[in-house]
Amino acid sequence: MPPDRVHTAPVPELPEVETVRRQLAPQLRGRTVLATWSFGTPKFDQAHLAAGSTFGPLDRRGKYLLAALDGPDGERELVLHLGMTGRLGVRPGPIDGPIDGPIDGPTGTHLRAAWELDDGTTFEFHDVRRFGRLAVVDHGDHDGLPTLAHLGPEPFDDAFTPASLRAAVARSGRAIKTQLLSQRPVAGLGNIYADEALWDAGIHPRATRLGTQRAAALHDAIRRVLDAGIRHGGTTLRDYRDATGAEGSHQHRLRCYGRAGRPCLRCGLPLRRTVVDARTTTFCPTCQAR
DNA sequence: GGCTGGCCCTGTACGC
DNA sequence: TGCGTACAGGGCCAGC
Repeated sequence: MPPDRVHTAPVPELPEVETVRRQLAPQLRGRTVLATWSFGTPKFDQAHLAAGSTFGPLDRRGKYLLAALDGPDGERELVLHLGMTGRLGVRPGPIDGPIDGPIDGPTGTHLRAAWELDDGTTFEFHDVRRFGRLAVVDHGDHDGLPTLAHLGPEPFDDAFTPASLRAAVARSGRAIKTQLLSQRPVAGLGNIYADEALWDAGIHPRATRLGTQRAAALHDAIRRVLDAGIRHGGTTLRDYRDATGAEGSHQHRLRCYGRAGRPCLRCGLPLRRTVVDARTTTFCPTCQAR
Protein backbone atom coordinates (compact mmCIF):
# COMPACT_ATOMS: atom_id res chain seq x y z
CA MET A 1 0.00 0.00 0.00
CA PRO A 2 1.42 3.44 -0.88
CA PRO A 3 1.81 6.02 1.85
CA ASP A 4 -1.36 7.94 2.68
CA ARG A 5 -1.92 10.92 0.45
CA VAL A 6 -2.22 13.93 2.71
CA HIS A 7 -3.85 16.80 0.92
CA THR A 8 -6.68 17.39 3.33
CA ALA A 9 -7.27 20.27 5.67
CA PRO A 10 -7.13 18.96 9.22
CA VAL A 11 -9.36 21.02 11.39
CA PRO A 12 -8.34 23.04 14.37
CA GLU A 13 -8.75 20.72 17.36
CA LEU A 14 -8.26 21.48 21.04
CA PRO A 15 -4.47 22.13 20.90
CA GLU A 16 -4.85 24.48 17.92
CA VAL A 17 -7.78 26.36 19.50
CA GLU A 18 -5.96 26.61 22.83
CA THR A 19 -2.87 28.01 21.07
CA VAL A 20 -5.00 30.67 19.35
CA ARG A 21 -6.80 31.46 22.62
CA ARG A 22 -3.56 32.13 24.49
CA GLN A 23 -2.39 34.50 21.76
CA LEU A 24 -5.66 36.39 21.33
CA ALA A 25 -6.72 36.76 24.96
CA PRO A 26 -4.38 39.66 25.85
CA GLN A 27 -5.07 41.40 22.52
CA LEU A 28 -8.84 41.43 22.99
CA ARG A 29 -9.32 41.94 26.71
CA GLY A 30 -10.56 45.43 27.54
CA ARG A 31 -11.02 46.41 23.90
CA THR A 32 -14.37 47.91 22.84
CA VAL A 33 -15.95 47.08 19.47
CA LEU A 34 -16.45 50.28 17.46
CA ALA A 35 -17.69 48.75 14.19
CA THR A 36 -18.47 45.32 12.76
CA TRP A 37 -18.64 43.59 9.41
CA SER A 38 -19.93 40.13 8.47
CA PHE A 39 -20.14 37.95 5.37
CA GLY A 40 -23.92 38.14 5.57
CA THR A 41 -24.79 34.45 5.89
CA PRO A 42 -26.50 33.05 9.01
CA LYS A 43 -23.31 31.43 10.29
CA PHE A 44 -21.57 34.79 10.60
CA ASP A 45 -24.13 37.60 10.68
CA GLN A 46 -24.41 37.70 14.48
CA ALA A 47 -21.02 39.41 14.48
CA HIS A 48 -22.98 42.68 14.50
CA LEU A 49 -24.47 41.89 17.92
CA ALA A 50 -21.08 42.56 19.50
CA ALA A 51 -21.13 46.24 18.47
CA GLY A 52 -20.55 48.55 21.42
CA SER A 53 -19.44 45.73 23.72
CA THR A 54 -16.14 45.41 25.53
CA PHE A 55 -14.20 42.14 25.46
CA GLY A 56 -13.58 40.37 28.76
CA PRO A 57 -11.70 37.09 29.33
CA LEU A 58 -11.33 34.69 26.40
CA ASP A 59 -12.12 31.12 27.46
CA ARG A 60 -12.28 27.79 25.65
CA ARG A 61 -14.61 24.78 25.88
CA GLY A 62 -13.49 21.92 23.68
CA LYS A 63 -13.00 23.42 20.24
CA TYR A 64 -15.17 26.47 20.99
CA LEU A 65 -13.76 29.88 21.93
CA LEU A 66 -15.94 31.88 24.33
CA ALA A 67 -15.25 35.60 24.52
CA ALA A 68 -17.01 37.45 27.32
CA LEU A 69 -18.73 40.65 26.19
CA ASP A 70 -19.85 43.48 28.46
CA GLY A 71 -22.13 45.74 26.51
CA PRO A 72 -25.40 47.64 26.21
CA ASP A 73 -27.35 44.35 26.34
CA GLY A 74 -25.65 43.16 29.52
CA GLU A 75 -23.22 40.28 29.87
CA ARG A 76 -23.05 38.31 26.66
CA GLU A 77 -20.69 35.89 24.97
CA LEU A 78 -19.17 35.72 21.51
CA VAL A 79 -18.96 32.00 20.65
CA LEU A 80 -16.53 31.07 17.88
CA HIS A 81 -15.96 27.70 16.20
CA LEU A 82 -13.22 27.52 13.58
CA GLY A 83 -14.77 24.64 11.66
CA MET A 84 -12.20 23.16 9.30
CA THR A 85 -10.36 26.16 7.93
CA GLY A 86 -11.16 29.01 10.31
CA ARG A 87 -8.43 31.44 11.34
CA LEU A 88 -8.53 34.30 13.82
CA GLY A 89 -6.20 37.23 14.13
CA VAL A 90 -5.81 40.86 15.09
CA ARG A 91 -4.21 43.23 12.62
CA PRO A 92 -3.56 46.99 12.61
CA GLY A 93 -6.03 49.32 10.91
CA PRO A 94 -9.79 49.58 10.37
CA ILE A 95 -12.16 47.07 8.75
CA ASP A 96 -11.31 46.38 5.10
CA GLY A 97 -14.50 44.46 4.17
CA PRO A 98 -16.53 43.49 2.30
CA ILE A 99 -14.10 40.92 0.97
CA ASP A 100 -14.64 37.38 -0.30
CA GLY A 101 -11.41 36.22 -1.77
CA PRO A 102 -7.69 36.12 -1.12
CA ILE A 103 -6.41 39.19 0.69
CA ASP A 104 -3.04 40.13 2.06
CA GLY A 105 -2.43 39.83 5.75
CA PRO A 106 -1.13 37.59 8.47
CA THR A 107 -4.32 35.78 9.29
CA GLY A 108 -5.27 34.06 6.05
CA THR A 109 -7.89 34.55 3.38
CA HIS A 110 -11.66 34.84 2.90
CA LEU A 111 -12.85 37.25 5.55
CA ARG A 112 -16.13 36.19 7.19
CA ALA A 113 -16.42 38.60 10.12
CA ALA A 114 -14.52 41.56 11.51
CA TRP A 115 -14.67 43.68 14.67
CA GLU A 116 -12.97 47.08 14.65
CA LEU A 117 -11.50 47.79 18.09
CA ASP A 118 -10.88 51.00 20.01
CA ASP A 119 -7.09 50.70 19.86
CA GLY A 120 -7.00 51.05 16.07
CA THR A 121 -6.83 47.32 15.34
CA THR A 122 -9.34 44.89 13.80
CA PHE A 123 -10.16 41.40 15.05
CA GLU A 124 -10.81 39.16 12.02
CA PHE A 125 -12.35 35.74 11.38
CA HIS A 126 -11.25 34.17 8.09
CA ASP A 127 -12.70 30.87 6.88
CA VAL A 128 -12.17 29.52 3.37
CA ARG A 129 -14.72 26.70 3.48
CA ARG A 130 -17.26 28.39 5.72
CA PHE A 131 -17.59 25.40 8.05
CA GLY A 132 -16.87 27.71 10.95
CA ARG A 133 -19.54 29.69 12.73
CA LEU A 134 -20.10 32.30 15.39
CA ALA A 135 -22.90 33.34 17.69
CA VAL A 136 -23.54 36.08 20.22
CA VAL A 137 -25.56 34.70 23.12
CA ASP A 138 -26.49 35.60 26.67
CA HIS A 139 -23.66 34.54 28.97
CA GLY A 140 -23.76 30.74 29.33
CA ASP A 141 -26.85 30.28 27.13
CA HIS A 142 -25.71 27.59 24.70
CA ASP A 143 -29.10 26.10 23.84
CA GLY A 144 -28.72 27.20 20.24
CA LEU A 145 -25.43 25.29 19.94
CA PRO A 146 -26.30 21.64 20.67
CA THR A 147 -22.77 20.25 20.56
CA LEU A 148 -21.50 22.94 22.93
CA ALA A 149 -24.51 22.48 25.22
CA HIS A 150 -23.82 18.73 25.56
CA LEU A 151 -20.03 18.89 25.58
CA GLY A 152 -18.21 16.32 27.70
CA PRO A 153 -15.63 17.23 30.37
CA GLU A 154 -12.46 19.11 29.52
CA PRO A 155 -9.63 16.58 29.12
CA PHE A 156 -7.44 18.22 31.77
CA ASP A 157 -10.23 18.74 34.31
CA ASP A 158 -10.60 16.48 37.33
CA ALA A 159 -14.08 15.56 36.05
CA PHE A 160 -12.47 13.62 33.22
CA THR A 161 -11.45 10.27 34.70
CA PRO A 162 -11.02 6.71 33.39
CA ALA A 163 -14.33 5.89 35.07
CA SER A 164 -16.16 8.81 33.43
CA LEU A 165 -14.72 7.84 30.07
CA ARG A 166 -15.71 4.20 30.48
CA ALA A 167 -19.22 5.12 31.61
CA ALA A 168 -19.73 7.55 28.73
CA VAL A 169 -18.65 4.95 26.19
CA ALA A 170 -20.90 2.32 27.78
CA ARG A 171 -23.97 4.53 27.27
CA SER A 172 -23.79 3.97 23.50
CA GLY A 173 -23.17 1.03 21.24
CA ARG A 174 -21.35 3.11 18.66
CA ALA A 175 -17.71 2.77 17.71
CA ILE A 176 -15.27 4.39 20.15
CA LYS A 177 -13.88 6.65 17.39
CA THR A 178 -17.40 7.88 16.58
CA GLN A 179 -18.03 8.55 20.25
CA LEU A 180 -14.79 10.49 20.69
CA LEU A 181 -15.68 12.68 17.70
CA SER A 182 -19.13 13.33 19.19
CA GLN A 183 -17.43 15.42 21.94
CA ARG A 184 -19.52 13.74 24.65
CA PRO A 185 -17.06 11.42 26.45
CA VAL A 186 -14.48 14.21 26.41
CA ALA A 187 -14.31 17.61 24.73
CA GLY A 188 -11.88 18.72 22.08
CA LEU A 189 -10.85 15.65 20.07
CA GLY A 190 -11.03 15.71 16.27
CA ASN A 191 -9.87 13.25 13.67
CA ILE A 192 -6.13 13.74 14.18
CA TYR A 193 -5.92 13.45 17.96
CA ALA A 194 -8.59 10.72 18.12
CA ASP A 195 -6.46 8.54 15.83
CA GLU A 196 -3.32 9.41 17.80
CA ALA A 197 -4.91 8.63 21.17
CA LEU A 198 -6.42 5.31 20.04
CA TRP A 199 -3.08 4.23 18.56
CA ASP A 200 -1.26 5.29 21.73
CA ALA A 201 -3.69 3.28 23.88
CA GLY A 202 -3.73 0.28 21.52
CA ILE A 203 -7.51 0.39 21.04
CA HIS A 204 -9.26 -0.47 17.77
CA PRO A 205 -11.26 2.51 16.43
CA ARG A 206 -14.36 0.30 16.05
CA ALA A 207 -14.25 -1.04 19.61
CA THR A 208 -17.53 -0.45 21.41
CA ARG A 209 -16.62 -1.20 25.03
CA LEU A 210 -13.76 -0.30 27.34
CA GLY A 211 -12.59 -2.40 30.24
CA THR A 212 -11.07 -0.77 33.29
CA GLN A 213 -7.49 -1.08 32.04
CA ARG A 214 -8.22 0.08 28.51
CA ALA A 215 -10.27 3.03 29.78
CA ALA A 216 -7.30 4.08 31.92
CA ALA A 217 -4.94 3.67 28.96
CA LEU A 218 -7.15 5.75 26.67
CA HIS A 219 -7.71 8.41 29.35
CA ASP A 220 -3.94 8.81 29.75
CA ALA A 221 -3.34 8.70 25.99
CA ILE A 222 -5.89 11.45 25.33
CA ARG A 223 -4.22 13.73 27.85
CA ARG A 224 -0.76 12.85 26.53
CA VAL A 225 -1.48 13.55 22.84
CA LEU A 226 -3.41 16.77 23.55
CA ASP A 227 -0.70 18.04 25.89
CA ALA A 228 1.95 17.32 23.26
CA GLY A 229 -0.13 19.11 20.64
CA ILE A 230 -0.44 22.21 22.81
CA ARG A 231 3.28 22.21 23.65
CA HIS A 232 4.13 22.11 19.94
CA GLY A 233 1.73 24.92 19.01
CA GLY A 234 -0.73 22.65 17.20
CA THR A 235 -0.63 20.59 14.02
CA THR A 236 -0.27 22.22 10.60
CA LEU A 237 -0.69 19.99 7.56
CA ARG A 238 -1.95 22.72 5.29
CA ASP A 239 -4.46 25.26 6.56
CA TYR A 240 -4.05 25.76 10.27
CA ARG A 241 -2.22 28.89 11.41
CA ASP A 242 -2.18 30.38 14.87
CA ALA A 243 -3.29 33.95 15.62
CA THR A 244 0.07 35.31 14.46
CA GLY A 245 -0.08 33.45 11.16
CA ALA A 246 2.58 30.93 12.25
CA GLU A 247 2.38 27.18 11.69
CA GLY A 248 2.36 24.63 14.50
CA SER A 249 5.01 21.92 14.64
CA HIS A 250 3.15 18.87 15.96
CA GLN A 251 2.70 17.49 12.42
CA HIS A 252 6.33 16.33 12.62
CA ARG A 253 5.50 14.24 15.68
CA LEU A 254 2.32 12.44 14.54
CA ARG A 255 2.70 8.70 15.03
CA CYS A 256 -0.50 7.42 13.40
CA TYR A 257 -2.71 9.99 11.66
CA GLY A 258 -1.98 10.24 7.94
CA ARG A 259 0.63 7.44 8.03
CA ALA A 260 -1.42 4.63 6.43
CA GLY A 261 0.86 2.26 4.52
CA ARG A 262 3.89 3.27 6.55
CA PRO A 263 5.37 1.09 9.30
CA CYS A 264 3.79 1.22 12.74
CA LEU A 265 6.31 2.82 15.08
CA ARG A 266 5.61 0.06 17.64
CA CYS A 267 5.47 -3.21 15.67
CA GLY A 268 6.86 -2.22 12.27
CA LEU A 269 3.91 -3.61 10.28
CA PRO A 270 2.02 -1.29 7.90
CA LEU A 271 -0.64 0.99 9.34
CA ARG A 272 -4.04 0.62 7.68
CA ARG A 273 -6.56 3.17 6.43
CA THR A 274 -10.27 2.68 6.94
CA VAL A 275 -13.38 4.83 7.24
CA VAL A 276 -15.26 5.20 10.51
CA ASP A 277 -18.25 7.52 10.71
CA ALA A 278 -17.35 8.93 7.29
CA ARG A 279 -13.95 10.00 8.64
CA THR A 280 -10.63 8.71 7.35
CA THR A 281 -9.14 6.61 10.11
CA THR A 282 -5.62 5.26 10.43
CA PHE A 283 -4.81 2.41 12.82
CA CYS A 284 -2.45 -0.51 13.37
CA PRO A 285 -4.29 -3.81 12.83
CA THR A 286 -1.74 -5.57 15.04
CA CYS A 287 -1.28 -3.17 17.97
CA GLN A 288 -4.95 -2.13 17.88
CA ALA A 289 -6.53 -5.55 17.35
CA ARG A 290 -10.19 -5.85 18.31
C1' DG B 1 -33.44 9.80 23.31
C1' DG B 2 -30.28 7.59 20.17
C1' DC B 3 -28.71 6.62 15.64
C1' DT B 4 -28.06 7.29 10.54
C1' DG B 5 -27.42 9.73 6.51
C1' DG B 6 -27.30 13.94 4.00
C1' DC B 7 -25.87 18.48 3.66
C1' DC B 8 -22.91 22.53 3.86
C1' DC B 9 -18.39 24.34 1.20
C1' DT B 10 -14.09 24.92 -1.47
C1' DG B 11 -9.20 23.83 -2.52
C1' DT B 12 -6.41 20.18 -4.09
C1' DA B 13 -5.10 16.01 -6.51
C1' DC B 14 -5.77 13.17 -10.14
C1' DG B 15 -7.40 11.12 -14.52
C1' DC B 16 -8.44 11.89 -19.14
C1' DT C 1 -2.95 22.66 -20.67
C1' DG C 2 -7.53 22.46 -19.28
C1' DC C 3 -11.55 20.37 -17.72
C1' DG C 4 -14.37 17.33 -14.78
C1' DT C 5 -14.63 14.58 -10.76
C1' DA C 6 -13.58 12.72 -6.21
C1' DC C 7 -12.27 13.66 -1.77
C1' DA C 8 -11.45 15.71 2.78
C1' DG C 9 -14.39 16.64 7.28
C1' DG C 10 -17.22 19.10 12.20
C1' DG C 11 -21.50 20.14 13.24
C1' DC C 12 -26.37 20.47 12.38
C1' DC C 13 -30.74 18.62 11.21
C1' DA C 14 -34.45 15.68 9.45
C1' DG C 15 -36.18 11.25 9.56
C1' DC C 16 -36.52 6.83 11.56
